[in-house]
Amino acid sequence: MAQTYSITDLAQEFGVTTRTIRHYEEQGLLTPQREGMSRVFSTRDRGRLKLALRGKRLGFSLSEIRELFELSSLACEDPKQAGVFLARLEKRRVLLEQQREDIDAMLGEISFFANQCRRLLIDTGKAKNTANAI
Amino acid sequence: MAQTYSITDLAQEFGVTTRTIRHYEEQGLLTPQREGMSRVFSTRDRGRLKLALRGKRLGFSLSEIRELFELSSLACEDPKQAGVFLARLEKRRVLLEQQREDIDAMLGEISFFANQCRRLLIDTGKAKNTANAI
DNA sequence: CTTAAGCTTGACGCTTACGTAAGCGTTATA
DNA sequence: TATAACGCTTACGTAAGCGTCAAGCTTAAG
Repeated sequence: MAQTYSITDLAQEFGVTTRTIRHYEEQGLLTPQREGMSRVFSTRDRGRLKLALRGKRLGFSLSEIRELFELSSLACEDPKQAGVFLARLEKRRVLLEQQREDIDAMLGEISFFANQCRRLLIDTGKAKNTANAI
Repeated sequence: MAQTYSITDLAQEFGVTTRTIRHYEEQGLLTPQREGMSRVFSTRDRGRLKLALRGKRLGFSLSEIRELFELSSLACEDPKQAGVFLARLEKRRVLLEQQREDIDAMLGEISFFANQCRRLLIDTGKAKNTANAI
């Protein structure tokens, strides 16, 4: 019935090594079932892995990801804990907004330097070099 | 005439330790002048540091940042190298766009979970708990 | 004169996030 | 039956990015 995945299934789907997935389990980010010795991952594990990898690309530490997962579980079991989770989410939201500003600034700088480069390529030999390196 | 900065000036302005700035010099990201033994940073050094720190917040490695600085200098000296720099910039631009998508996705997930939390906080005791943990 | 503030160069230490064997069990295909 | 193919654990290795002394120079203030 419920879809399950082997460790290599997930590794291939998300382009990581099995070592990475085992490491995430060691760090408490994933809690796959066992079938004999082998790990059996549920769609929930898959969702967590997806989130974890996205978080990692955005610079979250594994321990912060674990903490968020734990807070989420706590919040669902005990509504009193929901406020704690909410606060942590809000903190991260602010950081993510700042990160987006960083990205926009960086994209602006990249297009600035790219334009300088294109001018250099076009003006080669024609006029004086007005470009300035970083 | 030209504005200069001490190592602590820059450390305080950007909220990093002097150790970090020295480390960046060791890694070839900064090349301050010397006045006796002390480092003297120009506005150009300051600009590089600012860029480097932004890059770091976005997950650039120090060696990639150094490479970009070097390519920029090469491009300005020799227009033939501008194409190389341009290509590297384009690669990073693509990654940054992807990163922005990650941020948007993550912000979406955060507001989803935040809404679940708020519902939990409001519905406490009233109805059944329909929230699902990650 | 000496004490403190700020600078320097080593150089070892630490954390994170895995990589990389080593050595072994299970299943399936040739 | 052997030889992959896939999985497991244990455990040392490693690269990046600084932290953290240690030990010493210099210059201004008390």
